[in-house]
Amino acid sequence: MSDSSNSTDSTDSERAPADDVDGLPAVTRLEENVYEIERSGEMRVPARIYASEKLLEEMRAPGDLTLKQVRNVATLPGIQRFAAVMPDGHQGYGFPIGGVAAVDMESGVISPGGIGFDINCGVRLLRTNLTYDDVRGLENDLVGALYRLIPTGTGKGGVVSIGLDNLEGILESGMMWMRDHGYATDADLEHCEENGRLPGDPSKVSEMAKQRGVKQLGSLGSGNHFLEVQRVAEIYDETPAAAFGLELDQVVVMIHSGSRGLGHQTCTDYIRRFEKAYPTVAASLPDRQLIYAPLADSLADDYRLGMYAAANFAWANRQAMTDAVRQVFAEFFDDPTVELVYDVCHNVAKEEPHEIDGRRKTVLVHRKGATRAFPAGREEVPVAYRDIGQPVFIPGSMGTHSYVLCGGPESLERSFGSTAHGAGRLKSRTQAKKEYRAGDLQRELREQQIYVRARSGATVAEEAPGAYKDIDEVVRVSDALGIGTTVARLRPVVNIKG
DNA sequence: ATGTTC
Repeated sequence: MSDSSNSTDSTDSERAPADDVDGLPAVTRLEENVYEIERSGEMRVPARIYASEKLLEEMRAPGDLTLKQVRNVATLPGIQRFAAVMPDGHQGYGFPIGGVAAVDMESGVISPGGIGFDINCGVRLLRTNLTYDDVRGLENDLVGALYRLIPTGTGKGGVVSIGLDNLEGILESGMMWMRDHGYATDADLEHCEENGRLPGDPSKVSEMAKQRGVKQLGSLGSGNHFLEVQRVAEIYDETPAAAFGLELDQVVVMIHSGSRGLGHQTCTDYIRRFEKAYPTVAASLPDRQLIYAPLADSLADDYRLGMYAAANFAWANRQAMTDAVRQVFAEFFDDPTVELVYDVCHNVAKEEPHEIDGRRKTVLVHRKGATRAFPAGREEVPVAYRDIGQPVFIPGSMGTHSYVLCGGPESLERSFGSTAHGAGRLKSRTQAKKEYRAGDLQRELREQQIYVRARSGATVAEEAPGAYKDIDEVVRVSDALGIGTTVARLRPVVNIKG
């Protein structure tokens, strides 16, 4: 086991963390929308919560583990500045979803719980040359065509058939492979975080994971994953909107999906390997789900390379569905253009330079259910948007609107260049299934001219808007903090999901 | 999130 602390002394580590009267970590308000859990006990740094009073109260609901989890994250070796929770934060596996943790490259660790089971789950937005009037009246046919072509739900099937040999190429080079095989354009690669490729190693992905993935290239998945035709309903900031190629009433397509069974299996494989390799760490952690590998160990390299290979698969997966959307739109419309605005990851860990204690240093930033939101000037932002800031997409719950944001000027200082990733779940899937019925929800949405097609009624109930936090509130807090500023609001037209 | 209860 590694003892690579950066700032904890033995006196502190023997002291139990301070809890308030409700058994929850005590939270101090630093300024509007910014709260802190002070360092105590085994915490190496404080925890920082970005939330309004209302969102904070939701994180403090009875039985909710969000605040305890972020406090646990603050105990990780090598963690820098603070462990952070974005405004949509809620409890997850080990780390909260909406969690951000940056660690030192030498003394730090990599934790699968800080990245998530769905490696490189993310959101992309496609802009078209169509307006809402062009699709009106065609909604039912359009939703049917998309639903027929793109496999949804769990299990096998993908729009692009590949063999295991081609899968190796995809794991190695992601969107590059897709371009070289006719499924992506150069412009697609240019408008994608990391150009749609991280340096992954296919040999670090298990045969089991590959067998699951080879059948699933170009498949949506289940849960909150969706493909939605939307229209631009409101523009809040003309300059970034114009830079992103967005205007009022324009038709756009949002795809929220990830690495499917392949990523899930990869995460599972490495959690098991870490638990086996580091039994002392596992036993001593405040929560076993925080299991990690020290970055100095080769097992950490293995996971990182496998995780990046799975990330490449996720990009290829979203690209395969993009190709399918282009096929469908070509059938429905005359000479449609379907261009990638951007593609963001919200479940990944990446090496990035950040300013820490007045000096620039490279850290490994874990983002789980958190979107990178780099401001203008960062070289990682595509040239087309570099003077503006990177596009950020925050989907609302099913049937509610989604937002386009722009990486904000305060994001580097406040959140290692991050913001929220969605509305954030409020009620458990089980609870939602008890409270809502698919037929009722689809009828209500239809009354608002929103066409939802789903494989499973249970999924529709789980994704009921009432099961989620208020997306408007999440985005308002992000904007007020200057971590991700509001650019446009998108309203659903047709939606397919698992 | 997930061949959804390793």
